[in-house]
Amino acid sequence: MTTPRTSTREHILKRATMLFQGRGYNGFSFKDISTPMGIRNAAIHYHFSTKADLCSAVIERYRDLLKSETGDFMKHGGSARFQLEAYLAFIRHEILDAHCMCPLTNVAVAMDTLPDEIRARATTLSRDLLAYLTRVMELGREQGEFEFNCAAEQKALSVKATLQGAGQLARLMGPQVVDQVIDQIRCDLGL
Amino acid sequence: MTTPRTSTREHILKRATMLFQGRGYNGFSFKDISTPMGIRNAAIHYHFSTKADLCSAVIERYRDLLKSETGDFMKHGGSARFQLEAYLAFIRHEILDAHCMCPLTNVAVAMDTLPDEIRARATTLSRDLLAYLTRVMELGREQGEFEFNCAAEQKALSVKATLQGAGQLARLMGPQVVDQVIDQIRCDLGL
DNA sequence: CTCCTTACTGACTTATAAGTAAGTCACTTT
DNA sequence: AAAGTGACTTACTTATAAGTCAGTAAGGAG
Repeated sequence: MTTPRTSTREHILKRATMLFQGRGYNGFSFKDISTPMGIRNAAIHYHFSTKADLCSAVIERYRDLLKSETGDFMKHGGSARFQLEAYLAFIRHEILDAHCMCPLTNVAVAMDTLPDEIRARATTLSRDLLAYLTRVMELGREQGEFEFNCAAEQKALSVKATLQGAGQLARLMGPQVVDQVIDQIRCDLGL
Repeated sequence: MTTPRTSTREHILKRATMLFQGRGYNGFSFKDISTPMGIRNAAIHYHFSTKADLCSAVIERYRDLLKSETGDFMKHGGSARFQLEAYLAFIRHEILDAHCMCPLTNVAVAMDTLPDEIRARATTLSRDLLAYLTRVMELGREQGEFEFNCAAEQKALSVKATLQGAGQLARLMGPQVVDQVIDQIRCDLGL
């Protein structure tokens, strides 16, 4: 059975991403990946030595995805508004189409039960994400697009927190809350 | 061993609350409750027939706590600002002192893996909570205390989402983010 | 004094978890 | 042709999960 080299690995990673972001680290098992794929648990261990390893890869993947998403807009020289909208669209897609939470949410919730490696990766990701959003906020204010009278970092923090919360409320109260919350973020930025 | 009638039950509930809100439904087991209490797992089953039952009681308890907290302020005829501050203080305490997330967060994250009963209770709680916050927002605007130009329900949703997110970010980035985010909520209400 | 209820314990079952060790087999590489 | 190598499978181990059930000690009610 020689399917194109990395396809099984990628497939595992894809399913793990859905499960980790959809149910949390403690909410899925190897069986949830292997059975629907028609492979054995041991095949997963061949590609990823431990569950921590697998989930680390998931977080790293999310990071890459996000980087390519936001980095592209930076390169195009888009305005802060444009960059914000790219991020909002990304989050919106994750919640509404992929029915996924940001991996940071899942890590935060189960923090105490997780291997160090995962905690570390999530912490780094959160810092990077916040730094990125802070730059967007600063830029937006300088460009006269956004309006707010506090530190850019604080605004970024608040925007991020709100989006994290939107993912939760969407699950509990229905998908329509996402656009309401996103709209309010724009509104609170004077848009 | 006849300790005052309900003390064991209450003790179990207290520990279950810490664990459920601290680690999520799939992040703790009966052993985490029984061992530190010096009792057996079966003793928990005596008081709560299933884990779903136990966690339902936890959510119900949170609801009561919140009701007494917010209801009291209503009775005292406090201003909307006063009521908002009571809620903010409650959330702040949960995050910083109890190191707990709102149970809604934990339910939302593991939604697909949870028994129906728990999902139902969480959904109800989220609707009630939002209805309460919406009233506070309406009242605040009428009283001229709060400033925002969208539907009160949308503003309430956004505030709730932001607070849910604050709990997560506090775990990842440290406790200082909580006050920053709360401050931003006030700021966005024109306070 | 006996019976009933409360509040458990001890011993168990069944299911599932992550992880491992050894073997298999198609496909290079030499 | 022989010796790897990559990508698995089969069969297993060890740990832990929730939940069950029969038994029991202690206290009140009649």
